[in-house]
Amino acid sequence: MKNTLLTTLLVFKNTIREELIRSVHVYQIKDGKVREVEREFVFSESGSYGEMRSTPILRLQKKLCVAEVSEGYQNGVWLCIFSFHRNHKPQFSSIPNLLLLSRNLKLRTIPTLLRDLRVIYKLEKDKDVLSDSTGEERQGNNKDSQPLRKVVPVLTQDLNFLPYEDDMSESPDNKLDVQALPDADSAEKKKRASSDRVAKITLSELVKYFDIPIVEASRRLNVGLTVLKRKCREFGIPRWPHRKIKSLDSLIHEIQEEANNQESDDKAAALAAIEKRRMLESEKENIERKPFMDIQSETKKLRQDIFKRRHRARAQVKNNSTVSSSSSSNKTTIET
DNA sequence: GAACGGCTACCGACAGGCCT
DNA sequence: AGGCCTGTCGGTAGCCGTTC
Repeated sequence: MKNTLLTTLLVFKNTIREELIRSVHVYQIKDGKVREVEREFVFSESGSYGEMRSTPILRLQKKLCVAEVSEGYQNGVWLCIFSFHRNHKPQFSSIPNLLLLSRNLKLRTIPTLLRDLRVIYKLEKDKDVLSDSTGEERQGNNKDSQPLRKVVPVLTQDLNFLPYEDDMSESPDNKLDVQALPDADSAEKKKRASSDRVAKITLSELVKYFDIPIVEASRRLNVGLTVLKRKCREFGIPRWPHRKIKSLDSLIHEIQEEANNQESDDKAAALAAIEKRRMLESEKENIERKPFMDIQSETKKLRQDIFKRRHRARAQVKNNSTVSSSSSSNKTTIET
């Protein structure tokens, strides 16, 4: 690592909102030290990788002779892209501290980073690299056996804009993350959420609470409403979809009842209702995946129809009850 | 089908206080 | 000390129900 120049460019692209490219950091690793040489937030109309080539950051990349670009796996809404210096392709022994989990805790929020790095670094012993901090220090650029604290500049790198994934289920780190969460039950007084906790909130975690109001969700997630809203914006969620989900749920329920009622009388109608329910369920799943999506106009029409039917049915019942009560009162007057 | 109103829940801004 | 989080509040969006 000594006297070598390695340029690492991390690009995170929000793939849900295709038009948005989130943030770009350029780190230079020189003589065993990592420093941020450029930081820029790039927003692109199309969001395509080709578009990005024209940005100042990518011009810088060109200037630094970066020839190799590796696209990592997609991390939920984010696409991770790495690029490296043409003449100094990273070796197993020269992983920048910035990309070591133990040196940069925020990397924990990228579950597929391990796989990405394996591809990029062609790693054999990935465990040693990403899970064991002391091991990586030994294997890394720390040949002088310096104490860990001497590499502090790496830890202070600002990666506030690293991506947050939506599928932690595959991540071996996931269990650790869950265990690391603050104990909600033990917190009697509302305590400030740690930045580590906030960074670890994932889209998949949020999805679980889409069917409850945002206030309740923030309580369960053990973070403030403001934090939760900020996370929503990061994930491209303009509004908490609780009401959309609730509305679709009630429609699904309504359609299901309709199907049940018609099962014996009208098989065709029952089948049509089942098909409708299936479509609504798939729309609900779509909204859970892409919470910024609006309810389809077709569904809105259906909702309006159901409101009307419900209203007519209530009016009918009301009418019947007034008729029966008036007829019974008439009867009593006649009898008297 | 279109439009309107009531109501609930959400948003954004801001102030104050806690935490690092 | 500065940054970050919570709580509050007024405005508003959107769901639901109703009417024409």
